[in-house]
Order: sequence, then C-alpha cells, then structure tokens
Amino acid sequence: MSVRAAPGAAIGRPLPRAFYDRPVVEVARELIGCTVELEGAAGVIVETEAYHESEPACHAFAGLTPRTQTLFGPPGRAYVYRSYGIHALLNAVCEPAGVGAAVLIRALEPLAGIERMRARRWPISNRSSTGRPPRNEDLCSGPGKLTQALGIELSENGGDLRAGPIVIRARTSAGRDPEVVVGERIGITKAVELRWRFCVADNPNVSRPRPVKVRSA
DNA sequence: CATGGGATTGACT
DNA sequence: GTCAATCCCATGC
Repeated sequence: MSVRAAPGAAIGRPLPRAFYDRPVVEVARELIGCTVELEGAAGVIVETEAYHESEPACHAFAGLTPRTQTLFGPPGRAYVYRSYGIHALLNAVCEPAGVGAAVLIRALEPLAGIERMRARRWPISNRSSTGRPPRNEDLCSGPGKLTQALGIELSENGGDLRAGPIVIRARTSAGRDPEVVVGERIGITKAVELRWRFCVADNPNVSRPRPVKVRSA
C-alpha cells in the first residue's frame, strides 16, 4: 500500500481489488486487523475463515448456481447469504473471477457506532426485566452477531467492498501487528481438518470455541 | 413441486 | 450439555 493513513486517522483506505485477487487463505490471514464499516458502524476484524471451491465445505464446491454467482464473480465483492434461516453471513470474495472463493468474516472488535450496534443486538422486543445490555465483546463475537450489529442484510450481496455500502479498509501502520493464531474452521461437517481459521490471540471478541492449539501464523 | 440441510445463536435442562 | 427457530436453495422425483 503506497498511501499511508493520515496521522491520527483511525482507519486506512479501502482495500484495492488486487488485495482480494490472491489465494484465499493468504487474504484471510491478512484481513485480520482490517476494518469493516457500514453507515457509521465499524469494527476491526479479529477472526476470519477461508473457503475455496476445491474443498466441500465451500458453497462454490457445488459449482456455479444462482446461489454461488457472487462467489464466482470478481474479487472484492461482498458475498452475503442466509444461514440456518436466520442469520446473514458476510464474506469477501477472493481470487480471480471464475474461481469460487471467499473469506468469511467471523468476528469484529467494535470500533465505532457501538451504541447503535447494542440497540440492534438488544431490541426492545428481546428485553426482559432481568436481562442486561450486551457487553461490547458480545456485539460482534460471531458471524451472525456482527452482521446483526452492523445492520448487514442479504441485499448487500454482490456489493463492492471498496465503494460500499459495506467498506473494508486497510490496517493502519500504527500499533503492533496483532499476534494471529490458526485453527480448524467452525460449524462445518466437511473438510474439517483444514486449518483455515485465523484469530487474534487472546482477543475477547473472537467467537467460541476459541482455537485450542496456539500456533502462531 | 417436495424435501432436507445448513459457514448460527440463544434459551433451556 | 441439548435443541428449536426459520429461509434459501440444491437436489431429486
């Protein structure tokens, strides 16, 4: 990246298409520390997983279908799909057009618009007299939670992650590189042995289960 | 057209 | 630890 964030800037410039036009596991590792934002709500990526058409856990494994069109499209777009009938999950499409691959964004550290996130995660209808507002580390600590917190809907599918509405920005040069650990992907039944999950070590916003093995990446 | 299975979460035993 | 909610879509008849 030739352009450096201005001094004091909280976040960097949007990641270029070329960033995503690379092997998906590499991109998953390097998205750690970047930021996701939508309409004033933003967070730092602390957990990702890679998916590639060559392995059966990836939706693109089934080939080009109406569902996987975005996955096989140009890199740098959002692939948003509904999971378990309830949650919208956010992915960043990677590798050249024609190759089905994406990085699942699994957890964020809330950075901006936090009260808005809390309101989305704790609507009036869900409040009981005994319940307490969710802690910050419960707002985005899972792929379904973070899309709810940011207000990401299925209509964002196919959107350009450089132009928005969802924007992913580069990590700033300020601060140390986070220590990243790798592990097996979560919630899948096929190709479970691939260690394509990347997490910031000891970050409370990472989803459960936390990686057992602590191998530095 | 009917069926079944999720890249999850939260409530409950 | 178990389990249901609920929608999209892939698959098969």
